[in-house]
Amino acid sequence: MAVGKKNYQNTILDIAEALKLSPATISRALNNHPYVKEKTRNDVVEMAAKLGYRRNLMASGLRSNRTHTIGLIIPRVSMFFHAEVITTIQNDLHKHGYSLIICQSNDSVSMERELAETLYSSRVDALIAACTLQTVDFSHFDKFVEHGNPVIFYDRVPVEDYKATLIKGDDFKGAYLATSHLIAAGCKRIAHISGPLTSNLYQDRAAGFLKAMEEHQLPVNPDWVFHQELTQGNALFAMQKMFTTGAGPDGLFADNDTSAIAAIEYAKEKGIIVPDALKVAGYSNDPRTAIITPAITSVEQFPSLVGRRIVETVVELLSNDAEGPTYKIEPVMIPVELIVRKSTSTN
Amino acid sequence: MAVGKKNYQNTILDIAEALKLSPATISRALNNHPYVKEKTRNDVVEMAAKLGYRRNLMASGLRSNRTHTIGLIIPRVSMFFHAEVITTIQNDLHKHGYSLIICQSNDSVSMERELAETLYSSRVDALIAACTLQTVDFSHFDKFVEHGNPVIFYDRVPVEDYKATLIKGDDFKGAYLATSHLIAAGCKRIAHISGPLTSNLYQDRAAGFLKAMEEHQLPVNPDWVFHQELTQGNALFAMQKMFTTGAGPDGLFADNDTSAIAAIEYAKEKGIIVPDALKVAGYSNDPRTAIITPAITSVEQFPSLVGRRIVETVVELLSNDAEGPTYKIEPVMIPVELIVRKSTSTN
DNA sequence: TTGTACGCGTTATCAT
DNA sequence: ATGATAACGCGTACAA
Repeated sequence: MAVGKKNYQNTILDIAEALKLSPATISRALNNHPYVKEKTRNDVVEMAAKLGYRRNLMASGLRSNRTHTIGLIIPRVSMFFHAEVITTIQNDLHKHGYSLIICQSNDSVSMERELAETLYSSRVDALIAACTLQTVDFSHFDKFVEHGNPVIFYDRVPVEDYKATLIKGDDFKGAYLATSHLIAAGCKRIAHISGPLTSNLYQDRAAGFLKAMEEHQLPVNPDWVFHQELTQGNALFAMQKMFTTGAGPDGLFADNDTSAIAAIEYAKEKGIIVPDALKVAGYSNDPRTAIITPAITSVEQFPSLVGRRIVETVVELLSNDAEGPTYKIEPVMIPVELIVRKSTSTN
Repeated sequence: MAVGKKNYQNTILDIAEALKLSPATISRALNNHPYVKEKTRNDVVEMAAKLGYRRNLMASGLRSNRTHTIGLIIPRVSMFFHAEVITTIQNDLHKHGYSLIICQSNDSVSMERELAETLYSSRVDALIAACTLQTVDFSHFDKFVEHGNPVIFYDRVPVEDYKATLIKGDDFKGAYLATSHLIAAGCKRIAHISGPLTSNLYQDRAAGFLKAMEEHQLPVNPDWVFHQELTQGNALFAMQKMFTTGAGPDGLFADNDTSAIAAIEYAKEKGIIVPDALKVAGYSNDPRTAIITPAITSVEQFPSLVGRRIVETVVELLSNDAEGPTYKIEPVMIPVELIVRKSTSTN
């Protein structure tokens, strides 16, 4: 008796009963299994629609060990770069029949650990992660690797060896391009507002900066190199430090656009003319850089390309039924491009 | 024999075996069931940690009909307002032990339908949705309602009655405040760049705009009221239309900041001085409005408050084990506030 | 306080 | 091409 049956939902058994078929046949018909008569399949699909049947992913996943769900851990969705990456990832995954669980770590290592646990409990088929700037221990991802689930790191990736796929931007080149551009524009005393060296991103950008400086035999003033969290407040603080004693820099390369914007605003307030007295370049090509006056030169990271590569990789690794490797040995490199704007103009 | 057992994972049976207990006891210990000896519970927790046990959410969900997962459908994560709302929702839900599946509809109705299907297949405990601007038929959410799963709409909500909770900003008031402010600043010929009237948002904002105009007995020029998708391109087109024939408006209220920014840029290019010759107000208080020159007056929507209320509501509705209603009859209203900046200054 | 036994909805295996 | 049956891992009513 179905009387009083709360939360009633139709299952393949209901379809089977209505069609006088066995549940196995229903399952096969719904999963495009080859050995199903054309008419039977049509009947099943029709009846499923009629009964409003929706596959229960928990039951299916429990049995088949595949959830068709991918986990994603990122610092914040509100950062422009990440927002763009996510959008592409989700759209592309959707085309391949995968869902995406997006989780924010808020740049907290402990949160990142918890989220990894939760996603493992959800038995996602694969995990995509842009780690915290402070993440140096990656053991919370071990379970996925051990269990044969692909792990893809992008943007902020492990520096040491790890059995996972790495997808990264060419941070060295980005920093090198930006710095070289400042030099070509006539800057001689260039400052660098950079992030913490725990992250590969800022290690590489620092190296790119230094390479460009060296190549042109320009001295690097240690008081003008900052390794700090890239917030507006910290950037203002750095500017203050550089411009309150003696002659400040005539060029600034900032490792993110938030810092570059803060620098521009500091300069405006103090009457330092950009680009005449100070040229500024940022990183990420955040939409804000095009809107502020003067518009800021910045490094484009092609987030949607990053997203596309990630999905390509995930799909490829997951289709390796033949027990192929669960990761790619060579990191995937995404190109960068310098977008030149008014903040570094020579007029 | 465990030999050759690929994808081996520890289950409560492994813990039971290791401890010479029954699986039932393990389950109880792990779920904080009252009738478990303190020592037993400790032993279980310890062994679980030792074996690296992680609950299989599919199995537990299948059995208990609760996934501790909430679904979220939004147009785009990259819109500032939504990004902020999401962040709060996820953080707050996490505190209550819920995970969040975030899906983007890309403002496409058919995608929204598909995502609703997928989330239903995942048997999320509740669904949060900010609908597409074109969504007028909400039947794809019916299954959740019928099944007793709370549905919470925010921002873009159904206009007609629907057995779901509504959480909305005070759009009427926001538009009224912005328009009144323009009038108080001396504007007599005010234009309105608005969104499609299929959405409650723009209906309410249009009404707020008209109310303010009426109250001050200002005429509304129908050629200066635009109902269109709120893109940069459309805004530029509207500006062009208004300023190429005769005297243009001296005030503009735009229903989003992207349009307001585009208007400012058009004005800059054409030598129309803002705020002297044209005053502009936007909507959402996007960070870009504070950065552009001149900074733009805009309506703050308190996205984190929206997020907080959403989670409060979800948690409350889900804890209604006692067969309470699955929705709130009264919509929850989130206040708005006008942030005044240079673009409407009277200096 | 703990154990036994069953079922959640689906899919894989074997049989027909 | 289809059916019967077992199993995935867990939670719970009932028994002990």
